[in-house]
Amino acid sequence: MTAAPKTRRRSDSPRLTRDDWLDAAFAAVVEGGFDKVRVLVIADALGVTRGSFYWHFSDHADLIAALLARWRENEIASDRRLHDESTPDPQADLERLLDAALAHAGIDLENMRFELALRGLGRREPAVAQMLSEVDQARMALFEHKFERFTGNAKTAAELATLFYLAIVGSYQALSRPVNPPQLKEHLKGVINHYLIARQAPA
Amino acid sequence: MTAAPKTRRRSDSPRLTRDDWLDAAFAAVVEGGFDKVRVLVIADALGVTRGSFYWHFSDHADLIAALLARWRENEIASDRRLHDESTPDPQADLERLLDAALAHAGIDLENMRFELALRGLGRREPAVAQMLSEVDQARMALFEHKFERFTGNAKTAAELATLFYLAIVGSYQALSRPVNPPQLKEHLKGVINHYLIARQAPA
DNA sequence: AATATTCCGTACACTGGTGTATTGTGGAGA
DNA sequence: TCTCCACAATACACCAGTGTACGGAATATT
Repeated sequence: MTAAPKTRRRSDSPRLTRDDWLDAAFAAVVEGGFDKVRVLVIADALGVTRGSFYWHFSDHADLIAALLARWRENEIASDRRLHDESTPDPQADLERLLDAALAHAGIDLENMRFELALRGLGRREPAVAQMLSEVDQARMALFEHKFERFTGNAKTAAELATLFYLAIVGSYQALSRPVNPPQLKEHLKGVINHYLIARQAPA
Repeated sequence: MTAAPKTRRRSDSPRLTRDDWLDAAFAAVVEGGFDKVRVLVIADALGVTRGSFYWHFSDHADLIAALLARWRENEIASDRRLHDESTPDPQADLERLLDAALAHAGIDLENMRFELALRGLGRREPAVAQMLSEVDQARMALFEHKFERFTGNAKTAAELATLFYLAIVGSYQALSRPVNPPQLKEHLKGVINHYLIARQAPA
């Protein structure tokens, strides 16, 4: 019954890196939220003692801050990526964006759970709330842009962007009981089709 | 600097009741989530020691369970209320529902925050997740019903109900940065109007 | 091989939280 | 007025978690 490390380390070296700790902390957040990021627990998930931790990090707050910073980097990177990938067809372009956003709720379960935990933390930590609101702003702007290409109308674009983005955020946690991801995707497409038809009818 | 009770007790009696404790615990959840429901902290917010707590409750888990039970009661009560209040005009009826749901994000800030904390807890406690999914089911059914009266079409009703409900849930936490409640309400009405016009056009 | 440096283990002090047992105390009823 | 009992205070043992000091082992470096 001697403790074997539960989490595989990135490097095969017996020594750990700061990033190994961040990965393990990330996993802890995904599983139980930020309150489950306990140095001791993560340590023996990694198969070491806390002596290692206090080598790589100054203290617990340092770990959390690093975790947030890493997430933020990934976030602005993926935002840039989505912004650059543009298709001539507005509808295809829009659907690509929706697919990417919904992937969070499908394949990318871990990131979804992390983001939810983050929003929970944001209710206690103003700095986190600030960061999240900036991210939300950026995403919403992207949604609005794509919808405007699609509808050609600023007002309805704003309406639909708000509705869709909030619905996707909402689906992160109301999932999976009231509706599952593929179902949701169908529903979103249904509304889009409605707007598409309505636009073509008067022509 | 002797500690004065931060929380006013419901009864003016110097003795506390189980409900006083539940109210204080509720406030703690609203402020900092379920992890901030510490017996000691609530005790001196109430101006007493933990001796009182262990009279009214068997232990910490008992408190949480009672809190959840009380919320659930209120929830089914308000669901019944919304279900009974019906108006002959489908559109007015629908807008009433939306107003009620959005009130959570306006006047009823405390209940909103409590529900968010609850969803956070649900990610760790399967029993809570179960309870929440039932609540979501019931609310979604109500939304779908109202939308079906409005659109007269089961498919689009399902689409809009899903989308609207998830958007409102999403607005609970993405608020208030990307959009504020009155703004959101306008956007929702904009989409509804679009469907209304589309329905009347062929007539 | 000798030495540095990097990384980790160990032991300790400290804090904040739970739960329990036992003792007070104030107020309502006889 | 006396007594009982519902409610609260006090004091204790216990546990989980952080942070720190220091010693020890493993890996590089020369």
